[in-house]
Amino acid sequence: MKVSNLAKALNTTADTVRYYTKIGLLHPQKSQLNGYMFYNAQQQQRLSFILTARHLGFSVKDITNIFHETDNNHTGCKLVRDIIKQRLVEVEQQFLDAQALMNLMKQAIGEWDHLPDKTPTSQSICHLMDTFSAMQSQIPPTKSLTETLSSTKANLAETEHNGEMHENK
Amino acid sequence: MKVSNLAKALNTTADTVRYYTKIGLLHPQKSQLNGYMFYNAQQQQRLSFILTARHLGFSVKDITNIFHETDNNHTGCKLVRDIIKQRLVEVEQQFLDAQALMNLMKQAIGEWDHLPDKTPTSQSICHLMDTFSAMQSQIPPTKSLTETLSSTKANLAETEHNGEMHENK
DNA sequence: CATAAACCTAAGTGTAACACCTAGGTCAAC
DNA sequence: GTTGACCTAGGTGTTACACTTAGGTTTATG
Ligand SMILES: [Zn+2]
Ligand SMILES: [Zn+2]
Ligand SMILES: [Zn+2]
Ligand SMILES: [Zn+2]
Repeated sequence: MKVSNLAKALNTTADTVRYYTKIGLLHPQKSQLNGYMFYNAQQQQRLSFILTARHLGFSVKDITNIFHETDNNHTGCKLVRDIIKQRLVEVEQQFLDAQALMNLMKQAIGEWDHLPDKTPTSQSICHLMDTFSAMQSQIPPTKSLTETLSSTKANLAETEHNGEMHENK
Repeated sequence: MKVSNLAKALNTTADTVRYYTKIGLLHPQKSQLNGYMFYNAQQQQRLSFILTARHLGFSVKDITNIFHETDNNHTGCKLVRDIIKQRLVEVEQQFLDAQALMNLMKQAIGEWDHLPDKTPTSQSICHLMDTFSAMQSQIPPTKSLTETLSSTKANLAETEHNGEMHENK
């Protein structure tokens, strides 16, 4: 199977397949004649795993770590269980952050609704914003939504598991 | 005021102040002697606006567009109202995405709880993942959470408002 | 006054996970 | 043989900063 075939088969894009290949998650066979990449059933299985894991909120790095186990014929279950629990904590936080921001925005829209437009003065850039300028540092900007995930990500499993070793050193 | 002073005064970081300065949102005075940047009350007011807007879910680009108005002594209210409504739609989607993902993850954890660990075989990398491999393409991976915002962002106000012009051409 | 701690600058790098674009080679069909 | 569909590697863009580097400055202290 060539990239586009595989991509269509698993409902993703050729670029995504190439990306996973580039970062070493997929290992296609490379034709010596034309350089084309070919993916067999095993690689399709890997891609399927990746997509399912991403779908469940795993990061690409998580998946790399899991493959590091399974490629050495170790069970990946332990990691899978640990990771999803950690990611759940993060998604719950995103959920709460989104909810809080949502409510704040609705409140703003409501309060602004009965206020007129105004031209900026030396005292105020926009009196609408001014309405909310006092309540700072309650919720860290919007970043919590996009960054909460990436922050604590690396730590889960980058610590080599209890003394056991893998073939590839 | 020097960077760190301003940053502390408004409960942010010096790096953040430098960032906003670099991209042209803040216009400090630069000392000819030592190159130090100095921020007066007006600039502090600008920073305050920025932080409040970010806090309410506005993007930096949104803020740039708003300043493009207010710096020309036009009202920013219109844009402010339009933008927050659009951002609210996006945050609501993030909220729903997070909720859906949250439930899916909880479901996974629940189902996996009474399943044993297994070593990978040629048929399956991880039978836990297999449990969820069928239900694809219901929710686009995790990306919706991080990318939903950035996707439709640029369009609001990059279209020059009905024929009116600003001084700086 | 010498020197160290604290502060400043610009410029570069890293972050997550791809999407998109470029330039150029390949393959199938008509 | 030529067009259109497909492939490659490599580079860029996305968001909003945090962090690091290398080096100059200011302030406090002995
Ligand atoms: Zn192991
Ligand atoms: Zn497993
Ligand atoms: Zn205008
Ligand atoms: Zn206004």
